[in-house]
Amino acid sequence: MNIGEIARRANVSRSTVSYALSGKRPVSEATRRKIQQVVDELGYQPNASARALANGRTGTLGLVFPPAVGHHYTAMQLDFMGSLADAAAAHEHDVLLSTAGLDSVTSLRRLLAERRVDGVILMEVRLADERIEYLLEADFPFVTIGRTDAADRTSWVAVDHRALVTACVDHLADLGHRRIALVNRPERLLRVGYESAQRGLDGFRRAMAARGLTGRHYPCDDDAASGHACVERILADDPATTALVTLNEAALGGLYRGLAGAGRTVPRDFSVAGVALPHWAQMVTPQLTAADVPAAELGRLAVDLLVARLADPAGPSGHHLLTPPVSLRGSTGPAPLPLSS
Amino acid sequence: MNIGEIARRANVSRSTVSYALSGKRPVSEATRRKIQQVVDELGYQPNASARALANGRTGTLGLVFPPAVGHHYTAMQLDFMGSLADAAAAHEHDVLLSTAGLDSVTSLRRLLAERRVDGVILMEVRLADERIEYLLEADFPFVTIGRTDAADRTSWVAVDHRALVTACVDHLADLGHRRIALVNRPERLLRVGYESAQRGLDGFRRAMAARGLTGRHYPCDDDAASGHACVERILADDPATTALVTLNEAALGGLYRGLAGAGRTVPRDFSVAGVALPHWAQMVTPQLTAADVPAAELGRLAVDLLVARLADPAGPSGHHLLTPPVSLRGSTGPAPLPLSS
DNA sequence: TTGAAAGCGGTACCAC
DNA sequence: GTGGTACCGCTTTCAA
Repeated sequence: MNIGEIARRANVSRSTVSYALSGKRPVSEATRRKIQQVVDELGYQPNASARALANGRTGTLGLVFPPAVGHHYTAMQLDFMGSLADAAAAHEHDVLLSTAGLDSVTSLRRLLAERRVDGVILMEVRLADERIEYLLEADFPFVTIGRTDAADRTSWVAVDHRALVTACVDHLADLGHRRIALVNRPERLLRVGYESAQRGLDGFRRAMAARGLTGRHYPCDDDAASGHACVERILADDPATTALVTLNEAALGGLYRGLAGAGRTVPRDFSVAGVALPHWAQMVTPQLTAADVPAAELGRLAVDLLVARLADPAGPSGHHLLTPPVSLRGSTGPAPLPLSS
Repeated sequence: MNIGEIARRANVSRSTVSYALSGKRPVSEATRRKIQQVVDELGYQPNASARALANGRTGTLGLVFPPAVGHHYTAMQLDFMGSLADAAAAHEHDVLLSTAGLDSVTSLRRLLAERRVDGVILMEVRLADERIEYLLEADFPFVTIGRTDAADRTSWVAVDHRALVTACVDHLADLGHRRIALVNRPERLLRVGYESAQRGLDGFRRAMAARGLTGRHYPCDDDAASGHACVERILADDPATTALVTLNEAALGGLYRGLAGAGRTVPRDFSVAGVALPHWAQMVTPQLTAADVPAAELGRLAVDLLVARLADPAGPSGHHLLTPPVSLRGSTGPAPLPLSS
C-alpha cells in the first residue's frame, strides 16, 4: 500500500496524490474527492520513513533522559515523560525515548547523526552541561527541562527551585522555626552540578542567611532507608532542629519514620516541607506541605517551545520559569517551645 | 554527510562502504580499515530514515499506552515505561511513545500504516481487547503487558494478579482475619474489563470462597481522597472488617488516613496488604506488606519477547507470568479479638 | 490543473 | 574482493 497504488486506483499521477493530501498545490475538487475516497477505502497512510527521507523531517521529538541504572526514576521524571507524549500528539509529533548518560554526549551524537528526530528535549540537566554546548554547536533544535548556565542562549522550561525552597524556608521561619535542615538529592547529583539540586541548595542558603537562621545541608540517596538514616544524622548533628525542607521525594517515607523513631511527632514537634508532586505529597500522613511540581504542565510547555523552534529555527528562544505556590497540608506547624537545657 | 561522501573519501564504492559497516559481505582488511578511519573522522552514522526505507526495518519499538486524561499515570506504568527504553537500547532499538485510547484502534492503525515501528508493546490491556484482534489480523508483531483472553495466541508478560491477591488473602486469613475488603482500581476500568483489576477481583472471590470468608469488593478512584472515602464506606458497611487488600496504589495514603480517622491503628486493629511497587509500599507508615511488582523486569522481558518475535516472526509466542512473593512489612498483624457485641 | 522524473540516503542484487 | 545500479516510497521541481 503506497502512493503509487493510490495514484493508480484514482487514475492520477503520484504527484497529484501527494499534493491532494498535503494541500501544497491546488487540486480540482473532483480529483481531490476521488483520491480521498480511495485513501479512505484503503486506509492509506504515507510511509513515515520515505516521507522523512524526502523532506528531511521526521515528525518526531527526542526525549533524552538518564538511564535508571541501579535507581528508579523519580515520580517527577516519570509523570513528566507521560505528559510529553500527549503534548506532542497534539502537535502531530511522536516522541522517541533515548537513554543517555548524564555525562556523555555519545548517545546524543548518535541520535542527531542518524537523523531520527527533528529536535530534542533534555531532562536532568546540569548547570554546566556539555550536551548543551554540543547541541548549540550543531545548531540542533532543543529545549532543556531546567535552567542551565547557558539559559540566555537556549530555550528551557523549569521549576524555580531556588524560589520554591525559599518559600518553604520562609513558611517555616514564619512559624517560628530557627534550625532547619535541607534534605537534598543524592551527593552524586550535586557533585555533577545537577540543576534542581544546586539551585535548591542555593535558595536554602540565601533564604536562611536572609532570615539569620542556622541551617544544615544533607544530600540523601533516593530511597526510604536513606531518608531514615538522614533524619537520624540531622537529629544527632543538632537535636535542636525543628524542621526540614526536602527536595527528595523518594526519601519521604523514610524521613517520616526517622522522625517518628526519634519521638518527634509531625507537625507538633517537627515540621516538614518540600517540593514534590501533589500525588506523592498525599501519600504520607500527615500530608506534606509542599510546592506542587506541575509535571504535566512542564511537559506541555516544553513541547510547545520545541515545536515553535522547529517552525522557526531562527526565532527567539523561549523560557518558562514556573513557581507553583506552596500547598499547605498537614506537615507544618508552629515551632515547639525549646526544651530548657 | 552521507554514504556517498564516505565512499568518495575512502576511494571505494558506496556498496563497499555499506558492506564494510554491516559486515554482510567480506571486505579486505585494508579497505575496511580505510573506511573505518574516514567514518570515525567524520562521525558518520547512517541516516535512519533511509536505512528504514531501504530494508523495511525501523529499529524502533512502539509503546502504546492510554492518554493520561484527567488522571495521572500510576507509578507502576511509569516505572515500567522507563525500564523499556533501557531494555530496548540493549537490543539496539529505540522506543517510540504512542498514546492511544483504551477503546480505540485508530491511533494504533495509524502507527502501523505509517510503518514507524517494527513492533508494539501494548500496556493496559482489557481481557477482550479489540486492539489485539486488529494486530493479529494485521499479522503485526506485538507483546501485551497483561494476559488477555487471547493469551494462547499472543506473546505477553504479566503479573499474576489472581495469585497475588490470593496470596494476600491467605496471609491475612492465616493471621485470623475473617472479614476482608478488596480495594480495587476505578469502576470505569473494571467495566471495560481491565485485566489486572478483573483478575485481582477474581482471585479475591476465589480465595475468600476457598477459605469460607466474608468479603466485600470496592472499586476506588486513583487518588488519596477516594481512598479515604472508600475506607469509610468499608467500615460503615461492615464495622467488623479487620483487613483489606488493595490493588490501588494511588489511594494508599487515603486508605491509611481513613483508618486512622476511624480510630483503627495499623496493624494492631486493622491489617492492610496489597500489590504495589516496593518504592510506593515504603512511602507509607507502617510500610505496606505487599506483593512487589517488578516493573523493570516486566519491561525487560517484554522487550526480549518482542525482539525475539521480530527476529523470527513465525516462531512460537512466548509468555512470562510473574508471581512475586508477598514482602512482609509492617502493615499486617494478627486479627484483633472481636469486640463483644 | 496535472504528469514526469529527479532526488532523499541507504541496501542488496548482479557483474566482474 | 569490489563496483554499478535498481529500488524502497515519498516530495518537489520542471514542463506541459
